[in-house]
Amino acid sequence: MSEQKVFQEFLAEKNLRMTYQRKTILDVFLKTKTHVSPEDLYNLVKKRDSSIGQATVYRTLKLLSEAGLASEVDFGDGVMRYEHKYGQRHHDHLVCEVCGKKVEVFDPLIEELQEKLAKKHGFILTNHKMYLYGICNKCKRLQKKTR
Amino acid sequence: MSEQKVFQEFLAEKNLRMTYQRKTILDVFLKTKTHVSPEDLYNLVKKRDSSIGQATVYRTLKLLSEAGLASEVDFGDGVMRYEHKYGQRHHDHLVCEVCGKKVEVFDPLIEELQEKLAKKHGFILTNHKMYLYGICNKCKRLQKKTR
DNA sequence: TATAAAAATGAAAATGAAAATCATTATGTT
DNA sequence: AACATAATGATTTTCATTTTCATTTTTATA
Ligand SMILES: [Mn+2]
Ligand SMILES: [Mn+2]
Ligand SMILES: [Zn+2]
Ligand SMILES: [Zn+2]
Repeated sequence: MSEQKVFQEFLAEKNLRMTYQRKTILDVFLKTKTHVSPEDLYNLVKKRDSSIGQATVYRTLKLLSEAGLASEVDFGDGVMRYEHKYGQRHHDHLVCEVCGKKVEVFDPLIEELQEKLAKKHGFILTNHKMYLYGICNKCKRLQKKTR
Repeated sequence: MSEQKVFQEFLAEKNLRMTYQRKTILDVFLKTKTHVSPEDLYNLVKKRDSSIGQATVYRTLKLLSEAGLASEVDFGDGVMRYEHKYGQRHHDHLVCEVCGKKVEVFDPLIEELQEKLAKKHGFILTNHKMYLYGICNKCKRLQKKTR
């Protein structure tokens, strides 16, 4: 099923309306590749239609998250970011603290152990956030040279 | 070594001064049990000495983090929190999305796999954040009753 | 199709945590 | 003491996000 269709059904379910603005924002969002902030997206949306307001972009990103089309990514720099979720496998993030490089990573065993760990404490796990911070290969090499 | 001593040495190392305010803020921080926000701590500090300003509390918490005495905890609710780090084993957090209950958890195997996962991508892991969100036992039972 | 009800929008203002500013005060060093 | 440096607290600023609210758009109903 297409993302537009998923959104449509999500909205119908909640008695919300598929408006021109929401359609446009989803469309522009789907064209992005990396992790976009609401402001990033707002700027892209403005290019297509400058009458769309940023409050609507914020509101729509919330809806896209609820609909399972976007997921929030919080690198801890004070700005929320969003990435595609629909049809994407879940993954976590590895971030270089020097150059900011982001790598999407996935380890099925870690995922399984997270589940078990939660269960062990009587919890049903619904979701999780995992961010690994380190120094990437390139920055490692540069540091050696400088030393 | 005592926390006060650790802080003292950290400050000396950085050519910073151990002031009455810093001493007081560390002291009050060490008396806390759970995850405190800067504002929480500011309110506690005010009780001891109402002349201490909140900017100093923010600044000192930053220093305590650098000194390895406190660690930042970000539950994603827009407020940073701090917890004791000195002499504490590293742990991650399991959070109930219904009642907000927080459990401190640790799985050595997960930690090891995080290390390996980073290495696999050419990174040297320096730290990580892991938050598990779910529904606790108590809230699970309450939900069943209501249904 | 007209009409009423409900939802959505955009501009602007409000919010709130955190950081920055800056005049004043405290501390350490010759 | 005299000077240099660091720290402080009141205040202002910043900036992402949320809220407000008058207006517009969409949908349901007559
Ligand atoms: Mn994951
Ligand atoms: Mn951890
Ligand atoms: Zn790097
Ligand atoms: Zn609970």
